[in-house]
Order: sequence, then C-alpha cells, then structure tokens
Amino acid sequence: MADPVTRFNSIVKKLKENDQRLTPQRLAIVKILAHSKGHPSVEKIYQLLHDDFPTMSLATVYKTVLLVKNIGELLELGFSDGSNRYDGNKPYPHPHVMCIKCKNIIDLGMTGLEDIKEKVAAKTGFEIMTHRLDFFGVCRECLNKL
Amino acid sequence: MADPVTRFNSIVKKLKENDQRLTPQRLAIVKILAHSKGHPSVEKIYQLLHDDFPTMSLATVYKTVLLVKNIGELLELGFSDGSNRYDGNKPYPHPHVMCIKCKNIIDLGMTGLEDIKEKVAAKTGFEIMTHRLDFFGVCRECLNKL
DNA sequence: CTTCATGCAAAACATTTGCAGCTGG
DNA sequence: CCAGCTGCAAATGTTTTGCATGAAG
Repeated sequence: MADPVTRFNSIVKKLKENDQRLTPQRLAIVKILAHSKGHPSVEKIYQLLHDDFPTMSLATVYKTVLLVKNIGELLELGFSDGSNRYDGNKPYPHPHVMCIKCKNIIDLGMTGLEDIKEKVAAKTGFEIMTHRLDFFGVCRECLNKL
Repeated sequence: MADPVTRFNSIVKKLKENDQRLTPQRLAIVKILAHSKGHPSVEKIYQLLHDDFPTMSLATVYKTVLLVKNIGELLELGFSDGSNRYDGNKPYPHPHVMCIKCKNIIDLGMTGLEDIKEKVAAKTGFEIMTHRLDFFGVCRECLNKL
C-alpha cells in the first residue's frame, strides 16, 4: 500500500496543475480516496464525511470522484450489481479480492499481467489500454461467522 | 465457442429441471443467450426480439435473464458505467477483451487462472468462488477508422 | 383448471444535471 | 472580485416491482 499522505499530496498537486479549486470538501474527499481503506463507495465517502460536513451533498461527492477519476488519479471498480467502488491509493490496474458477504475489497500484490497483455494484443489485434482482474469469495472473518 | 444449439438445449433442460415454464418469449431469449454473439445487453436482446414479439416488454427480458443467471447458466459481466452484458454460451468465468469504441466483447481462449486462484486463496485466507479477467482496448476495425 | 408468466405502468435506485448563492484564489 | 464550486432539487436512465390478464402444463 502506498503512503496515504504521499498519495494525498500527489492528487492535490495534480488538481492544482489542472486549475481545480481546493475546497475543504474536495480535500476531505481526496483524503479518503488517498487512503481508500476497504475501497469505499460514493455512499460510504458521503457517510464518513457527514459528521465534519453535515450539509455536504451526495452530488458533491459524485462530482469530486468523477473529477479525480478524470485526472487519472482514481481507479473505478464497477460491479455487476451496479455498485462502484474506488481506489485512489493505487490508481492503476491491479488485482483485487472482494468478499461477497461483507463486501470488503483488498488488494493483491501480483504482477505478470503485463506479459499477458502483450499476448492478448498480438492474438486479437487490439490495442490494449487497461485491464481488470478480480477474485470473489468469502473472507476469513465471514467464513468464521458461518 | 460452444455449439449454440447444444447450449440452447442445456439451458432449456435446466429450466425444465427447475420447474420453469417454457414460454415462447423465454425460448427466444434463451436462444439469443445460447449464442451470445458479441455478448448482448438486455436492451440488445429486447431489440433483437422486437420484430418477432412486438408486445414483449423489457421487464420480461430482465426477468428471464435473471432466471437463467440464477440457475447458473448465464455469466453476467457488469461494467463501471453500469452496463451489463451477458454470456450464456460459456457461463463460467473466462477472460474477455472489450473494445471501448464499438463495445464489442470477444472471448479469450486462456487458461492458467485456476492455479492463481489457489495461490490467492492460500495468501488471503479467502475461499474463492469465482473470478473475472477483462482487457480493455480498441479493436482492429476501430483502429482503422481513426 | 390452477399456477405462474407476461406486459403494462408505477416504483425504486443510483447517478447526473440545472441553477441560485457562496467562496477560493 | 468573479469563475467555478456547493447544495438542493429535479431530471435521467436503468432495473425492479405490483398486479390484472392470459397462457402453460
């Protein structure tokens, strides 16, 4: 896991470079994205900030998340049920494992997919831009609760 | 690619075993799912059937797709933009390549992920149920149009 | 015949948009 | 200051649900 403080600074820097305003709301959202503990959803970010920003709207979270995604500092993980989860700590493609019970998502330290990417490109004629590898199962904690 | 006729028969058989009625609408939807050319969306299936079933509703397609998914004969592919695409031809996890321009999805003949699954389970303590591997890029046809 | 599927419309849900007022730089 | 962000509410797009009618078995 990258250092959340370093990641926070990187994202803030990128926002400045793109002439974006650093509002308290944005900084608070970026702080959560930089950490991305458990890979939060928009709703989760909204809940986490509700104490500090009681009047903040969901729309602001949506807009900020979209902004950070568009400057390339946020990885979006969409799932079949329509839910989206975010990773601003490691905003590049990397494998994940999701618990289908508690919905927690953890990173996997794995490499080797870059090689496969070349093979896929050669085989299909595609120009490959990005990829996604996820595993789904039940985590140890949830297994113990059964 | 599995033979669409064989797949159609397999899905129909499974529906019978689950005491589901074989209505003309269901059979027509299952026929498309069994082929899954380009990995259709619900909307696409609806459009394809509109000539033969002018009064069929989207709700029926949604319900049938859910039904076939729940009996384990359909692979659902959800994406970050909220769209869902389906594969009833090979209803088990397998890698895909999607063109981000024309949205076409093709299968990749690739194995070896089962081994990785074991490693992930050992490393994380998860009981892994399923997985997903997708590549995103631009296909040869769309590259030529640029 | 009886039960369940269909098709319509309404509801539910997540996300986006429009805009008046506020605020960061 | 004032461009552009916020927060509210309304709009949007997709998927689900309720229910009367109709068809499968």
